[in-house]
Amino acid sequence: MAFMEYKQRTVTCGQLRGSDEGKQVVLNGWVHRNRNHGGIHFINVRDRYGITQVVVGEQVAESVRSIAEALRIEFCIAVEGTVRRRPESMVNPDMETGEIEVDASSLHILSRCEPLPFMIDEETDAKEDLRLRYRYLDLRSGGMQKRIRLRHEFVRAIREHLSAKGFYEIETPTLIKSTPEGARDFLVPSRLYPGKFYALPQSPQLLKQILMVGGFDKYFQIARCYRDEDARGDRQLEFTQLDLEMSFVSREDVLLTMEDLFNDVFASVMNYKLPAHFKRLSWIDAMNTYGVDKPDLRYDLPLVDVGDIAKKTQFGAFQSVLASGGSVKAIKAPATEALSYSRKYIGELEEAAKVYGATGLAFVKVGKDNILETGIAKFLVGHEAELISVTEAHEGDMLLFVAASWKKCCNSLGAVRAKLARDLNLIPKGTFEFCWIIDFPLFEFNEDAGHWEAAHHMFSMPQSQYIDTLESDPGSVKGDLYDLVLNGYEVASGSIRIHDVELQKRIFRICNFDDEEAEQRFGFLLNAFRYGPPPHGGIAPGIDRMVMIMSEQTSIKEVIAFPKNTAAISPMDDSPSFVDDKQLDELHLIIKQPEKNS
RNA sequence: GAGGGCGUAGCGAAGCUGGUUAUCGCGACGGCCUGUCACGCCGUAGAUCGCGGGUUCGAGUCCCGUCGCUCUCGCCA
Repeated sequence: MAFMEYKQRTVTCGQLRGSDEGKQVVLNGWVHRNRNHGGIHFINVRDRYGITQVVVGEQVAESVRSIAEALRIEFCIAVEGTVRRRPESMVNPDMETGEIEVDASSLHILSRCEPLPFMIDEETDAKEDLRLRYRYLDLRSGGMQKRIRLRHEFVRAIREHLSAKGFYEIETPTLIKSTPEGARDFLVPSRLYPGKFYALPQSPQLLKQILMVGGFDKYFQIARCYRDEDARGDRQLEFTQLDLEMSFVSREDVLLTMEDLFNDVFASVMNYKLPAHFKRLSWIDAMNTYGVDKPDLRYDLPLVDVGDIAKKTQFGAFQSVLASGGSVKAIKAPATEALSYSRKYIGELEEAAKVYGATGLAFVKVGKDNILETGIAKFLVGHEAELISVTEAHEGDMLLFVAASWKKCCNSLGAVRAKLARDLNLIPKGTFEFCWIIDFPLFEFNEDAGHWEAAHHMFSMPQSQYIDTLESDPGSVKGDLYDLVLNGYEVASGSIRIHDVELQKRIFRICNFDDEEAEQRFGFLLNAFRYGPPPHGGIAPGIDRMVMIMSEQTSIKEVIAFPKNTAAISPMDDSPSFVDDKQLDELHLIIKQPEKNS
């Protein structure tokens, strides 16, 4: 057979059923397994749609049997044959096509496959580095096929829903002006203008705001975003957002639009019923109660502020923290069969707390009749009943304490909360708990830089009651900001935007951009705002992160076809790589290699 | 920039307080097998134990350094 001529499939490997008995078919696919029983071969042929068993019996021509002998795993083949209903006792209920098999009349090898670096199965056990190097093989696995399909279905459902709601999908450039705030930019040197650079967008933020000025009052885009920062399990330097913006809306409109979207999408893609409306928590409540601004509400385990009680004790570690304006918080670790709170285990919890800056994790055990035992019990004498009351503790529970600055205290105990939930098996599988975090502070003081900066970005609207005190008390200003949280991950972030030139300039000034620099950096936005900008706001859910959670993965790499590793390298194509001097010359670039530290 | 974990055959792992020829499963290769579906059975090959140095009569094992991967903190509006 010539290279370009082969028997093209008439059916896929996932579609044949008992009712197809007797049909002449052609399958194209990969050899998933080849079981040779001497006189008879069973070849599992796999494609994207499923696996079909092909039988090469002894009545078949010798030439066909010898091809069956030669087949190896992952050979790409074409099979011609007749669909045959399997004898009753041979039906495989675990296979979708298990009622039938294809009795082969001819076999063709379309391409051969070398011995594999790892086995292709539902989920491979090969290390991630190797999976990325041979990503084309890894992608053949059942798990990757399912996740990439889920991702497609998710994005398709989003497009359908938003289109039906009157949104336009509009593309924005990926070569844009570098703007100074936020993450580090990826830069693209200009050939035509020596020394000038484009930046890859960290998000289409300013462009979508300008689309609003342009009159496209409902916009969305499945947008690739680039941030040159270190990767994490849930973070890649290149990722995809559903970028969305609307004109003439309030915060409420944006939240309802998202709730409507995800209700629809989860129902159609996951067959999962979400509540019509998601819980809402203020940022301060989320921090105080769960120790993070992205709480996992699939379980409870609240943090309790015990500063008032701690103040009355003689415990020096508590007193000194309180005296310097810090916080003392406690969490109740419930008595359970599943876990004994040994010193060793409490040590593990303490390690989790220390990651976020706690200096230690104090503990007491709740005994009979409101008695506290071990740990710091002796410092709490006289305050047992009050402590047990506020923490709602019972006999056998452990109380765990962190004393630190408010933020470290929250984050540290939040980490303890998360570890406890995992170890106590409190996290239900297959549930999706969305919640909104609202009322974020607009500004954060940057100690290193010595000035205020935007907690999210500089284009978010301050809540109206703070407009008069922006400059005098930036720290207390709350913004019209909102995050969407799912199962403990931040999956979207948005705000109502500023659409007033003067207000926008005031924000720039507070963030240490004088009018001249603001003009130079953001002049195009300020110019646009001189021409009748509509009030507007939006949000940007992270596609990769959401699909990761929906497919119950803990790494974003599991839902990206070609991800980078933690060192920002793609092991498959070995990027980034050096380029020719000629290319550098054209771009007017000279490479300065960093000096190696001795 | 910092910390934790890992690195033993193509892949995944075992190898305890240092002791002869480094073990197991999958895969590869050869053989047998007519109803399997993670087929089974027999056999063969395949490892400078990440790399470099040190301690020791002797190092996969202990020490120092280094490289790679991975998770996390910082960073990520």
